[in-house]
Amino acid sequence: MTIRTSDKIAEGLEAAFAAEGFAAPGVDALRDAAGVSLRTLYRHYPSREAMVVGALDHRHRSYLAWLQRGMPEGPGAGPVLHVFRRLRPWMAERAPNGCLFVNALAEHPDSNAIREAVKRQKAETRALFADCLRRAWPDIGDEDCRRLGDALFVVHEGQTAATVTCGCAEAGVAALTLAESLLRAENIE
Amino acid sequence: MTIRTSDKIAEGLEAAFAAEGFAAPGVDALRDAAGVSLRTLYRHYPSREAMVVGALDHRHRSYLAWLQRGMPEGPGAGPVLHVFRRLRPWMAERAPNGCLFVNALAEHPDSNAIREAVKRQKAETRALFADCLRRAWPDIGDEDCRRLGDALFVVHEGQTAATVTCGCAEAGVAALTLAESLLRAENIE
DNA sequence: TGCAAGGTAAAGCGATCGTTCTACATGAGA
DNA sequence: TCTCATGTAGAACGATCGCTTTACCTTGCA
Repeated sequence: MTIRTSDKIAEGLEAAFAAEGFAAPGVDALRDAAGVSLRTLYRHYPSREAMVVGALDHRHRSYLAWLQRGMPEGPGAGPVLHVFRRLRPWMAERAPNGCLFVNALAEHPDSNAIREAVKRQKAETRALFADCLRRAWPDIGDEDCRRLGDALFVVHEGQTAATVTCGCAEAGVAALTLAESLLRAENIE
Repeated sequence: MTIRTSDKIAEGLEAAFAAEGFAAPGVDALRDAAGVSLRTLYRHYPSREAMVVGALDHRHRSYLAWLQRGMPEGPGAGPVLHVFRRLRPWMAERAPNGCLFVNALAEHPDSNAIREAVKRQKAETRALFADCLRRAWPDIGDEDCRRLGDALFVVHEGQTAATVTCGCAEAGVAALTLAESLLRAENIE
């Protein structure tokens, strides 16, 4: 049952880091959150840094699954807008202190393992927008896809960050406004 | 010379937190960055938390001054776009690890003093966009001003966050694209 | 039956943390 | 000339940190 134990631990670690940040919880608190002994915790994640990476990887899978739920099938602006609509309750329920990846990098700017985990997640988020755009606009050029994808990614990061400092509702509405005006300018409805 | 000493210390603290994050530098490292003795440091900032708040307040003044440099006088989209153009070199030169305020809050989610300092700065940044909009579009309504100001604030936060994970150039171009398409949709040129 | 794998609880390691304190230097005003 | 505010350098405090280790318990299978 090694795999399931490791997943259960990662789930607890993710919850602890999301709730308390990366600085506050000591390894003892992480052990409590994971619901295992210290020895077992260190068997699966041999350092605190590894615990952070494990939590981030679990978080990434969890977020992608969250976004996929209810994702529209067809072409059009639907899939892109769906992402921003799903992001709002995600922030409210799962990320009261902001993006876990941004926060992890802020706390560990010198850790390569953590930097790589963050870059991996952000690259996949950008790829997700590229996929949505290609579905929305099947004959989109590479250049347009990159340009619009980058812009949508910036909106995504902005909604995430602004939620913490100015509230879920305002940030969510603003992000949707931006995405819609951007797509409308490209004649995607 | 109390005031100038305190400012000089804050400048050093800001630089240290920006370069190393909020977790890594111990008080000894902060003392070195401030260029004073431990006793003097604690006289002006009686706790590490106070040092963080002092650094954030100094950062805020520094950022506003940075944005004002070269700010266009007249009406139109100029002032708004100027902010995003100035943000790009600011990130490159002064914030290699992301927004100092977001990072501070990430590291100290339970500190009221730090949370207040962050909210203060974010509220003034939103107010700055409202000012720019009123200059761009003198007869703008309160509702439009709030809506567009929120959207611009989201772009601002997004450019800041995306710079760290996908690079200054891409984030800067994307933010300008967003701001322009938003303003163009409102017939502000 | 026996033993290896993987679990629990908890004591203890050295290092480092934020903070305070001692001892002394300097420069301006009474 | 004396004093006080403000500066310096650095030792030392107790607490807490990440991590290791010891000792013991449970389970599944040869």
